[in-house]
Amino acid sequence: MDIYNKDKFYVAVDCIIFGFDDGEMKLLVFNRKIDPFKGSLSLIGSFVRIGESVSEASKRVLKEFTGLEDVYTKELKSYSSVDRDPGYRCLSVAHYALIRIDDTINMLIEEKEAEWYKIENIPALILDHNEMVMDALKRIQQIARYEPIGFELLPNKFTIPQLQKLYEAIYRRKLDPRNFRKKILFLDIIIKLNEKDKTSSKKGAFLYQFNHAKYKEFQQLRFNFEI
Amino acid sequence: MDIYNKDKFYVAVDCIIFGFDDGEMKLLVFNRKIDPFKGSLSLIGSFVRIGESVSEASKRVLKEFTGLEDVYTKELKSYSSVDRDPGYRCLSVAHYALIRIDDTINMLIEEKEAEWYKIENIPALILDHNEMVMDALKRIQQIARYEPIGFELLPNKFTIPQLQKLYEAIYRRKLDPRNFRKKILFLDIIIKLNEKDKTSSKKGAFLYQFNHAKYKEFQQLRFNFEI
DNA sequence: TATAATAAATGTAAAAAATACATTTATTAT
DNA sequence: ATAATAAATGTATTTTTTACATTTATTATA
Repeated sequence: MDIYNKDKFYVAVDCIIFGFDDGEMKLLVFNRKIDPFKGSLSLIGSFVRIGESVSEASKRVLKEFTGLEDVYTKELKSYSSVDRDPGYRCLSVAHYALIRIDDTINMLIEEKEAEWYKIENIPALILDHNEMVMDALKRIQQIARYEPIGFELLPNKFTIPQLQKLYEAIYRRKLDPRNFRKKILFLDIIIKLNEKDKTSSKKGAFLYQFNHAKYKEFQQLRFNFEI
Repeated sequence: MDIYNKDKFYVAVDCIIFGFDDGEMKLLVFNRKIDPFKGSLSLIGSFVRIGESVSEASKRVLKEFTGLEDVYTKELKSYSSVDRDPGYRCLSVAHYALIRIDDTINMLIEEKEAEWYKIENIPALILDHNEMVMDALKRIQQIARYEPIGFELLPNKFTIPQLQKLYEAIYRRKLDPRNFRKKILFLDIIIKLNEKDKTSSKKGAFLYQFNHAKYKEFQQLRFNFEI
């Protein structure tokens, strides 16, 4: 067998963690406490261990940095340029994750010296991590057309205006509130509650919950979730 | 640093090569001439060398098995279950490729002991290769809505009925010939030639070519290519 | 040379979905 | 009682999708 067939790689995972807060999409960035690149900003990652799969490694990393176990996570793609990491011959499998930002999580990530950055305003990150973020943003725009990923980023109870702002942030364009509401309600994918959120208006906006059962039905058909 | 951070992997690429011939989507399957799994059927793959990226490795493999240099190839996903390969701790990055089947290629793949199988009728392959194929088929159905991948699979000159048959094979459903033609011509993505193909009818069908320039325009906008 | 056979090519009406657009409503604070 | 604020609502128009049947160009053969 060819000698080239015997080369071995370090394998890493990097997690591109998105959240939505204050009407803005945000990225979780880590301030590295250890070498290499101590003091630089990076995505959250880890080497993959021999005894785990890539997806297990990504779950482990997410648990460690956010405390969350059931996070929406998808593989983005692998990054393997020969000179991508000056220290190791290392392939990284990037994953993007969508989480609900809340105080519990924010306390945890503060301990870890991680921080949220608006996606409009992402700082320089180590290695090819900025490229990963850009690729992940593109991917999310794509899949938002087919999967109701918006719901992964909002709290369990949310208002229609909140949901609209989120989609405006993902698509980076304004949406008409009448048409947005009409489409979402027509999809029948959210359930109206008998409660209002009054944090952003005097009138208050009705709270809704995501209808998981209905979404499962959609997945069978090839439904166009595009907003 | 954690000792677990020092584990190393073999990294492989596997290529899920699709073609279209005789009105059917086909998969290129390789009859392994060497151990491990000598005599079994598998996808076409290779270990990734230290001096190349994953995508370079996939191009190398495709060149070797098909003689083609400019093949439409996309990364599908990584496969890394701990026990996926009994011989090695090996991560494989699967790629799917779309090629135009012709006599030149068929001669080459015959030499390599590879063979086309109808996708309705794929044999048992080694390791997790059947899973890769199923995942790739799903992915192709998805992206066919947005990218004119159909053109990668047809010869340079093709007829509208041929193109329709291809989309019927990808989507696995019948399409209305009037509506299909209307949509395709409206997209203005194919150029009519002054030649006919008379292999499948007495009247003959006009040949067309893909309009690459027009497609580039589409990519800028977020165009729905869905048929 | 007329006719039969074959798949290619064509058009239109109806239904569904997307878009554009302005006013009223519920509530709180003054 | 009033002003201020964001939430909620409806309709007409345009665009897109769908459903559906006949004519046309060509070859083979009677």
